[in-house]
Amino acid sequence: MIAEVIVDVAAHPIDRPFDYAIPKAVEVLAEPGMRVKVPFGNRKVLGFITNIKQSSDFDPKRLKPIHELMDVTPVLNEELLQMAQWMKKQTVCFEIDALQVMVPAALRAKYEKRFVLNAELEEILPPLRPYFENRSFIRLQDAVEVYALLKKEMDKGTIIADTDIQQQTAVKKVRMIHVADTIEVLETIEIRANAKQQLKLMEYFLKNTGQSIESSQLQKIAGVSLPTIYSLVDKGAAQISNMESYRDPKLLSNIEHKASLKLTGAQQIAFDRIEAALNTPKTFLLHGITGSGKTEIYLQTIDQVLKQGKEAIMLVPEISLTPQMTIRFKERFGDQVAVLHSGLSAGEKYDEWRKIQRAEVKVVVGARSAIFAPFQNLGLIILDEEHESSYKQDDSPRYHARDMAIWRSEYHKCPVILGSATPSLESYARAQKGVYELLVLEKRAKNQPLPDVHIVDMREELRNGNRSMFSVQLADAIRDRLEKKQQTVLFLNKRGYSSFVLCRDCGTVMQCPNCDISLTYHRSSEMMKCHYCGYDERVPTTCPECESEHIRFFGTGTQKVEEELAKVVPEARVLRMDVDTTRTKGAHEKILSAFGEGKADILLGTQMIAKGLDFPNITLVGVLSADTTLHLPDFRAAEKTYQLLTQVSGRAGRDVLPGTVFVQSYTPEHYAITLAKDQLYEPFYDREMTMRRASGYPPYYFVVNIQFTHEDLMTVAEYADQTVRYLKGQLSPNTLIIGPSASLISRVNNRYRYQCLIKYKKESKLIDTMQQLIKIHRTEWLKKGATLSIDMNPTSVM
DNA sequence: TGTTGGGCCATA
DNA sequence: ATGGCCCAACAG
Repeated sequence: MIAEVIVDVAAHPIDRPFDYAIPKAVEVLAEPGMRVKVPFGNRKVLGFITNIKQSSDFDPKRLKPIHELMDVTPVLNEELLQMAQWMKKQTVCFEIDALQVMVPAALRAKYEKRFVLNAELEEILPPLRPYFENRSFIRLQDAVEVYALLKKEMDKGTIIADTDIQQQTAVKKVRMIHVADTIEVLETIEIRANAKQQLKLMEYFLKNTGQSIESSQLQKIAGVSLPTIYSLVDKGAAQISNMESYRDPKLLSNIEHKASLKLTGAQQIAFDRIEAALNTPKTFLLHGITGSGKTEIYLQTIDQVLKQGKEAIMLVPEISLTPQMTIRFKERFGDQVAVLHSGLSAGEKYDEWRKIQRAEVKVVVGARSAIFAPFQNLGLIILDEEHESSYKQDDSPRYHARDMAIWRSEYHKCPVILGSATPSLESYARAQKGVYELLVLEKRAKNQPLPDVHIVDMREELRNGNRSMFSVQLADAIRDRLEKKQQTVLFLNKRGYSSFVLCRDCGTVMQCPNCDISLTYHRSSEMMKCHYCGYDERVPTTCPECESEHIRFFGTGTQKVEEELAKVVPEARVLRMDVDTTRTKGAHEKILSAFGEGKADILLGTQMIAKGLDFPNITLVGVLSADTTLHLPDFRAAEKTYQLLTQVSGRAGRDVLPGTVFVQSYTPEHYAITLAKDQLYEPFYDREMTMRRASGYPPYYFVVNIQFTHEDLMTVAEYADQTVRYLKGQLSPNTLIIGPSASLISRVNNRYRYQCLIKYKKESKLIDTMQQLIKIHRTEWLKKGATLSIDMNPTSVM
């Protein structure tokens, strides 16, 4: 028997199945979807069996056998294997990348170079001997200091280099103690009178014959130590066994079940439409303003799916996967829910994944990659906040969870719900065309009014001599809420620029030596950092160019705002949430819960606070500068701004108390800002569609972004140029090719970057042409040191 | 003449 | 990707 294996080597010439002989001994076990260790060249690598067949076209004498099966049950089923092939084609990625992204990180291989002793200890050089005492190999990282000596031995053949493939995380095991079944057995056991601990434990055993208990529990309950347990086990009073167990990431066990809420009229209509379509591969776009109760519809449709004995996937943007959200699902579905998010360790994620694979859970709530949950009988897929760009992975494989969801829905004949208050233009356009069915929720579920949004013209403020970052109106409102003991959220729209260092004498801005971008000032570490290559250096006291001492920090970071805020309201208790304060695990939740408990008056943060915040006492939201996303050189700039403003405004007045929002802007007349004020999505959509049509961007055109990099500027420019000429020859005349041009950040890590953009409406040869492009890259440019990356349907083209 | 290093090639 | 192989350059 022959196995087709996709090996774990991400390179163009390797991106195809390799045939391996299946050893007789494992023939009955081997199945597609299993991981294997195989010899590849002169090393061993991990691979996935994608197919099993009777014979191979490859010379049978040169066929190598599979070295080892890594699984007893396949980690990928037939559906996911098929989907990987489709993903490979659609996103132009390596098949191995597509396969790897579908399994939890814990199952991906970790390679470790090591040196194996191939002779008697006495035969090798004396200084090396201590390293090999009591073991047959040492790891490369432990042997750096004797590397030269090792090399000598390797030439003699007494030591050989080897790569070891390890699984990153193992199944967690717990020690179970099984007490003897009858009292009679226990009574025959003799314990010395002074062995107090053993007697104590025996007392417990006598009361719990035939019971099984986890040893750590037993230690606590009986008040004895592990050796005591072992001595009684030795005497035959109990048995020890290892049992597989799951890591418990959070103690969410005593959550009370909550019943469904009564649906409003609009919710009921939407629910009925979806319910009628269960068991059909249909996509719904659920457009509901913030607070209109989309989640309740999700919960109740999932409930219907469970009643049919099927499973459901609920995707949410990583950032909104807050405990609040998790709890809501646990309340409704109890331990039928698995939760997958980035806060979990690799082991914890693996455990959640195993629960899905073993069909121990019926619902998974998770971020992007949860779309690959290995359910066999999927009944529903939901993407909440469907417009979020985090649903698109921004490195290979550059897949969009929405596309994967629709593919799976066709495979399983089940519906997809895309939910959003501000749908992506692509999805809304499809709904308009009838490709998706549009469901609308126009009112808030608890009938609260929308927050009262005021747009503040910051140019006016400047003219009136207010040079601070808080307008008079916003500052007054903050003070007012402070008096009323209500809470404020301040949102700093920071994307696009950050704090940099500028010399006031010569105008020098500190740049990264490897990249074409300015360094960012980090106050917490007093360092200048490059966000692209990780370069850092100490903050200078004088200008590196002209030695002037007049250097200062520019830009608005959250820390800067915090300082300014202290001047406006010195008595306020402020919580800051940004990359600096949320670096540690669980910090995000800690800050949010502290704010929820009223331990602060003001929450100040960046993008990350735009979602998931749902506290009744927030009555004021301030957007410090609405413009920063607006003027980015990206076709989605207006869409992103509209979405962000709507999102942020929705944080205010979610309960009984009405909310007020102040949006500060230097371009307050822009339609993305004025239309977000009253959540006028339709007018915004019409307006923005006109712009997209005029400039030839999605949804009118599909876009492909191709990026080239090389150490040498001339080479990369030439490569880009040749490619564009090639594309023009291949693609249809209606297709537009923009560029080539230098990327916005034209150098990263000492490599120059060029890009070009393909815009097309209909291009049947597109995938073929892209594959052709890769072939050319492989034969002509790869060895020159150039890289090529293709991004189909990019979320941004910067 | 032995040693180091870059281009090239195959990987089943 | 990555190790092996071959040839050429280079110091001894």
